[in-house]
Amino acid sequence: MRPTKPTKPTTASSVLSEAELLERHGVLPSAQRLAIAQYVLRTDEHPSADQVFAKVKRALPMVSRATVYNTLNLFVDKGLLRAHVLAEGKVVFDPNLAPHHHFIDEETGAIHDVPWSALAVSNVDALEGFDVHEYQVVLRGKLKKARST
Amino acid sequence: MRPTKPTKPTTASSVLSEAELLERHGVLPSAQRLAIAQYVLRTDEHPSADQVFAKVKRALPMVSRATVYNTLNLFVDKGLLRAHVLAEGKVVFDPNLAPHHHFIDEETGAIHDVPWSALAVSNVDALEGFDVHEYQVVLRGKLKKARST
DNA sequence: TCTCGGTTTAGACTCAGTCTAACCCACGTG
DNA sequence: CACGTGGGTTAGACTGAGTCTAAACCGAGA
Repeated sequence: MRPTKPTKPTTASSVLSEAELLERHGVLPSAQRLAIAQYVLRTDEHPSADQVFAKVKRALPMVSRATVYNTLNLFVDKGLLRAHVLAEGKVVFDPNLAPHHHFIDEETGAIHDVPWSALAVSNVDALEGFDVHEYQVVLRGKLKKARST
Repeated sequence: MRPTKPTKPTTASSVLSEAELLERHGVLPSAQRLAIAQYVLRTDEHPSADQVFAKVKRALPMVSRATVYNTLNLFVDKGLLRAHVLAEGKVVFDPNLAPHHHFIDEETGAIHDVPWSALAVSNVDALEGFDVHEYQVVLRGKLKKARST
């Protein structure tokens, strides 16, 4: 609507270019920010900041650690990412903004998303003395080695 | 049972002295370990290791950080404590060994226990592909300023 | 060209936590 | 009683995640 600036007629929000995504969230794009966005907004690996740093460095070798940290925090501020503290001593980033639960593989430490609808928590609203703003179930265990990858 | 060694007929496990508690869990008592136990096994503050260190230092000023860390990890190994990673970059220790949930005050960062029975999570056993060993609900929000403390 | 604001950079710094090597001390032995 | 042995403790060095800072960079406008 209002094609003052001819923004590409994007079909759906999920096929926006990273540049558009950033702009829509009030983040000025830059080469570094785009490189970071291209990885971290599309992954389901729940990477830590240093993992993002390592990954982005391959595409953009001169990028600095500070920039990666700044950018990730900026993305969290602007609502492009969520940060979770789940595992030992590390903040991990998650582009999945919809509420969901997390399963942590006790053997590998890998984090998997569990769809919100897969579990139901009853009684949250009735909790005495707590005004709950958000919640999630954190599960730990082993991956079942069933069929399929 | 089998009172080969006449262990004191303790009324309930919750009134054991720290020294007895440690011994029962296979931990040789020492002045430092007792001082740490006296605080950390009785608190509901969910302290971090450095908070324990600060607290214990008042009672036993020559204690070293390494000892506190060693001892806390030893207690976790021996099942006297549980460690949780809930808040930003800190491991907190919790003498409450029974399963329970946690509520994190978003304003102060304080952690409160939520009794296991206060919430119910359905469908955990039916989760596809995950062999869940333990889980908890992590809630975030504000404390309701209602009556009572 | 000059300036200005925002971005990036390297490196110093902080903080939590671990590691190491020396030390202490109670105990058992000759 | 000297000696060795083995926990436990200690200070301090070290590591790894993350923040801070000051300088450099860069693109847009005057």
